[in-house]
Amino acid sequence: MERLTERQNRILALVVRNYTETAQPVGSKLLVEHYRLDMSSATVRNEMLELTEKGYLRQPHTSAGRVPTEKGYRYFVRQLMVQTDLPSATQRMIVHQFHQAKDDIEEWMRLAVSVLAHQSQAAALVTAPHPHQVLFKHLSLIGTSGRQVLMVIVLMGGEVRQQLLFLPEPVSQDRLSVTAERMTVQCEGLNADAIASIPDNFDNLEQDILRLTVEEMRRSSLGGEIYRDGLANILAEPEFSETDAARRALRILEERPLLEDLLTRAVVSPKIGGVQVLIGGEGAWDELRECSIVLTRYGSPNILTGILGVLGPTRMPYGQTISTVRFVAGVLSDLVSDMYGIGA
Amino acid sequence: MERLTERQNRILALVVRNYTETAQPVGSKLLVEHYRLDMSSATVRNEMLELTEKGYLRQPHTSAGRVPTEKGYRYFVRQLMVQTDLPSATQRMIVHQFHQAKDDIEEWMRLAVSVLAHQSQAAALVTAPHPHQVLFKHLSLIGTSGRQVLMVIVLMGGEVRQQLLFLPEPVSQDRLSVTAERMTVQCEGLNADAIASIPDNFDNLEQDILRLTVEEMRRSSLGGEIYRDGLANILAEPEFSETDAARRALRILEERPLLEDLLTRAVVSPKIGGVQVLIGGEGAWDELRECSIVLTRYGSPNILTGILGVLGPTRMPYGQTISTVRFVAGVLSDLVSDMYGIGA
DNA sequence: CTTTAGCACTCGACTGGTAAGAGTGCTAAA
DNA sequence: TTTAGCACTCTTACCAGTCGAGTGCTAAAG
Repeated sequence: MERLTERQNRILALVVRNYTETAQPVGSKLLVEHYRLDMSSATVRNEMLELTEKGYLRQPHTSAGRVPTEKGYRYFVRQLMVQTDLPSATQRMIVHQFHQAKDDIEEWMRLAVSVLAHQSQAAALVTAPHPHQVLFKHLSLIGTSGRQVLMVIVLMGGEVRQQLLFLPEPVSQDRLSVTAERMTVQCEGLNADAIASIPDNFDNLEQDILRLTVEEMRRSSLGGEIYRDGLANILAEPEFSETDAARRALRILEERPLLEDLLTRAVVSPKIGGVQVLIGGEGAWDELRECSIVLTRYGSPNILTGILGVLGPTRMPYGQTISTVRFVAGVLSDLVSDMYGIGA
Repeated sequence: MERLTERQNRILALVVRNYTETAQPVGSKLLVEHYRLDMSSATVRNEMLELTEKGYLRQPHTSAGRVPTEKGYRYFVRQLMVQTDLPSATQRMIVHQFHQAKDDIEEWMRLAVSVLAHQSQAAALVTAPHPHQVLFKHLSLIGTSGRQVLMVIVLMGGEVRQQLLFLPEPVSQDRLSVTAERMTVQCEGLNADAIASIPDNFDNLEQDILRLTVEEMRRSSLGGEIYRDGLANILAEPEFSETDAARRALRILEERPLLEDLLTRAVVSPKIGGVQVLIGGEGAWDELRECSIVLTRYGSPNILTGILGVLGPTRMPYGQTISTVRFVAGVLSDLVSDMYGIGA
């Protein structure tokens, strides 16, 4: 990526800033007057022309002002953006809210996604923290009066999964408890593959349980719940007044496979302090035209992590959004690490 | 509600039908030609005039055709609508899908909400089945290497809740298991109040556990997860091309308290074969202007029930939607009853 | 008394033409 | 290299005029 002159940087930054605020194409005269630039509008025009030729700006039509292109936004985020911390009052407010909801992961998730959505005025998403390796921790078998048994599988990291099992014949709760205990001892700390390859010196009941356990563990590794909020926010943005742009954005957030694909592909190589910024789908994601995503991981690296992020229009206050995402990720990381501190 | 002549009924029904199909105001001439009515457009006009005066129809403006009012829709749903069953091919397809996802409640919910959304081309919601009374069934205590303990509480009906507990000092897994066993025996089949009033001849650990258990049971009675799907569908409807109408609708579906309030207040007195139809918020719900909701309960009455429904524009094919809602509710009821059949 | 044909009227949707205004690119002078 | 000036382009708003769909009313026909 070629270098721009200092003045071009300045002008590009101002165009981005003004456009994110007003959603209107910004012209040379307005720029000079509004920001009291020490040059004339003609000079700005010349620079804008070059920025346009180089692909950082574009004109919606011949006699309109300039609007940043995706390339322009990317350059802005990488080179020009000033990173600001969240106001400390806001920080305290957020931290306070999290401490209200003590030790309840679900509540944290809901809170995180709500805070993100509210602070960024965009759509937010958070995935539940997921262990790097899915390891077995504990099994309970709870019988009902019929021949059905509820299996409750606890994984390392605290995730709880359940599955129903139908027995060919009634079995007493005592025997169920003993079986569960034996399985727990036998499998503790193992991953799905290890459990699957346990030699089968077990009876039918135990075989079934093993099989279902492995199944559930495999299912767990596909990922847990995805929390969303602020979907209504993005409808407020003028770029989504055309409904099909809005529908495309909503579909991404709604359709799980799409979203999972996005998350796994996006969060591979952290760039800016661990925060990924995906602008306009980077060519590859047609669904994300006119959208940007700001994503990051949170949790304890290689142990228990989740993803959290914000989806909004390409015209987005990247500085603020990135700060918010980073801050919330920090808070969540602390909570998660504290909770599953040394053990789990 | 006054009675209408047979001919007025016929005309009203045709107006509703045509309007739900085209989303355009329907005029007298079009009606006569399109449906080969055995009367002239003037006659239709006279009838329409009366229907307008009585409040069943209205004109967007002086020289436009007629559009049903909310009153018109209500009358239509109550008196004129022909109830059709879902095509049997569709029925089989749906049932088949459900049988693919054997014994996994979460999967059922996801499937139900997806089928509803897809069939009705509107937004769908389903709440997880919830027991009429929240009764304790089983407790597991799973210690980690630290001083923290994961409580896994199983309720009658199979709902599983978890909560973290921090101990003042380490406790062996053996002692935890014994405690859990004692608690289980002690509390099985009791509700939150009964457990809260158990005389406290317990040690500190046990006291804490009891307290948290009661807390979780109370929290559970507030209701579980709400599954949503098809939010993007409603953006496709022309009445939601104005974004703030769409935003209002989205907010209802997004904001949990709003939605819960709606569900609890709406599903009180089943009318049409158990299916409730809320048209345009019935005056009381401003957020639902231009929206209608079709709701019903599913499950085993007084034992384990949930709510499922569809939210779409007031201009909605009520017949089809109601059939779909009813059918999916039936399928879910069967599954839930089967699963928790006699026992649980 | 009911139905229908005829008609004047209303109002939104579309069309074309004009004027205003914003913003540009270019040129020539500072 | 910067800037003032200017012609040019294109959007937006506004207005008038036309068209057509649909109405309500009236008077005649059944």
